[in-house]
Amino acid sequence: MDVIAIFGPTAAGKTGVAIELAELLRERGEDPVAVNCDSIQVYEGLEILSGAATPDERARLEHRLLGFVAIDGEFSAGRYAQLAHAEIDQLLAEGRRPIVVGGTGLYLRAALAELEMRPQVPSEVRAAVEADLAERGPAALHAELPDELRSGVHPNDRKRIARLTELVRLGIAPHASSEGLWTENLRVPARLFGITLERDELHARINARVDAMVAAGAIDEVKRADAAGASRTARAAIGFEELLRGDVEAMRSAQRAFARRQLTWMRKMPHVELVDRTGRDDAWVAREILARLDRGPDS
RNA sequence: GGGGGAGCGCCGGAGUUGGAGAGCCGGGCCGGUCUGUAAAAUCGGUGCCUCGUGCUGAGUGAGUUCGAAUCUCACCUCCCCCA
Repeated sequence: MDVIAIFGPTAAGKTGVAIELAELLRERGEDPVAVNCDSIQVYEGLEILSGAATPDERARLEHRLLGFVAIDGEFSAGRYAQLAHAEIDQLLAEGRRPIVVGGTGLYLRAALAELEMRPQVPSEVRAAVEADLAERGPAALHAELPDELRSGVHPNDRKRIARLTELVRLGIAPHASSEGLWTENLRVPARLFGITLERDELHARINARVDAMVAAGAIDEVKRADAAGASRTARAAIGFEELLRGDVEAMRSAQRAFARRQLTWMRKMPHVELVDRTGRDDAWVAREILARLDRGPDS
């Protein structure tokens, strides 16, 4: 049984489509389960802001890896990969079809492929590198990286320079090549569907979604998360800082920029099967995905 | 009706007061990178074309000048003040 993966820009309706698809699959006697691949929906206490499936929606389709990280906890792609692999393998062993759904490109690749991620580094090392970075600037650390690592990283790219510096100081060999990220060799057979739609409609959906989040209490949610000591990785959620200062328009704008980055991922993913949902509802998209499943890959 | 100020590329801002710019800053928009922080971080593009470093361009029209975004005149639009 193939894993089904559903990707697409924020506000494209991934969750709704997954639920509709699950209902169609159940009519065929399957017992599907959604596996979240969204880096923010993993947190407990950011459900509104991250657009996580609501209790009603979860009653219609069981979701895994949703809202299980404490708001003050840090999370990572590597940790996600371990958990996602375990969930997918277990579901397949039980004969239940996993529907991997979410908008984080790296997490999706990590769920479907074996990325061989480098280990996590001790927090002391991370802190030391960050102090160095703050004091000497990214270009200085960039210049100290081995040639083969430096070539692919821009001198301004603080995050990657920091990460690579950490690994080098610990004597861990980072990946020289990044081919693996786009590998066509998946851990388990999967069909990947990418939801697209015309840009105007996407923007309208994003605006409506942000408004709905605010109406549903996203600002209070963010204040609560802030008061509860939200971790750095949780605070990275789009809208977190924006809503803390009451700037809803900035959140809309950031969501649009995020959607663009997600589309960049989607265009590059091997064997992605695009479904244009412009003017269509979730149920239509679900039927289209099911029809393509029946027709076979790349049809 | 009178006085003052301002008009350029998707938007806002600054600046240039005769040797010029398809230029600066910010935003928006569009594209790219991505291996344990990824909703992060980061790079680039954004007048037109036949892509040469080519063409057009500083509200509109005329004028002065070797040369005008800059000076002059008229007109248009917007803003402020006074009636």
